[in-house]
Amino acid sequence: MPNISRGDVFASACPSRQILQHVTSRWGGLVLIALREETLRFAQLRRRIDGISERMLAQTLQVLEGDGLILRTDHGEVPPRVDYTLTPAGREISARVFALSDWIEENLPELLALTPNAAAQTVQ
Amino acid sequence: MPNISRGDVFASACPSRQILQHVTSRWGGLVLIALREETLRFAQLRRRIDGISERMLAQTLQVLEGDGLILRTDHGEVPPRVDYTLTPAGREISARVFALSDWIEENLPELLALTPNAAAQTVQ
DNA sequence: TGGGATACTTACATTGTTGTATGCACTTAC
DNA sequence: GTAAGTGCATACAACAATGTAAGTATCCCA
Repeated sequence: MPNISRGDVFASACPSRQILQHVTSRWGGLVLIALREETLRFAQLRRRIDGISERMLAQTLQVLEGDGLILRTDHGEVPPRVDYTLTPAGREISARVFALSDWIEENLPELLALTPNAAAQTVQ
Repeated sequence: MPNISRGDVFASACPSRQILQHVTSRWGGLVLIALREETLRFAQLRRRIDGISERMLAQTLQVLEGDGLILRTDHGEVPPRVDYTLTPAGREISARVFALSDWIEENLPELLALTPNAAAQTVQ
């Protein structure tokens, strides 16, 4: 079996492509950003990330946990208390996803000015 | 009408969320990374990005062009010659998407070691 | 004279993603 | 006692994303 020294996202079969996909999925990135500074519980994440459904949050968390990027801690209490933190690898990735989203947030006015079409301009 | 000073990706209606989505879409990120260092023609991009279909490449390019991140130049020749470059804003974003993918590529062995499930390990 | 390359577009079918609604077992607050 | 909160799982339906295949006009090469 081949030893891999580094990935190549341009190769469709490379696992790095899948990981990249997970962390840039519709909700994956937002979850990582939300956990960047603090450990959060399920319901807190749900409230923080506007528009996410419980189903999608649960699914996204499982994928990221499966990739070893977040850590799930079940306190075994009733009513349930479970919280989520980033692992070291998760923190690295989160920082980079945040750098991207932060740049977009900061430069949004300029970005909106660039777009001739109204598509991305839809405030509201 | 409200003046926006910066975006907020956590708000579902914020345009920054849509832009983030575009640049982290299945093919959007790869296109931006591919154009990071050089201007490329349609067919070159197609060959570079393993697995993308013509349909998806065309669509992705249009979205990113609509966001003002890439510039399309049609030389008006026959047979057709068209090439794509990043705009200044596109370069900024591309650099950040690349930082993310590059970290993943470089740390792929460690990342694979983290995953207990075989899902992300599927080489081949 | 036939085949491949170029940069797409369009129609159609399939697959994948996402939302909605419901249920669970139990607690605390009103 | 009633409602709301907790962290999910599950079934189902709707919708969005994607792939496949074909077509376009022209050129170059063998």
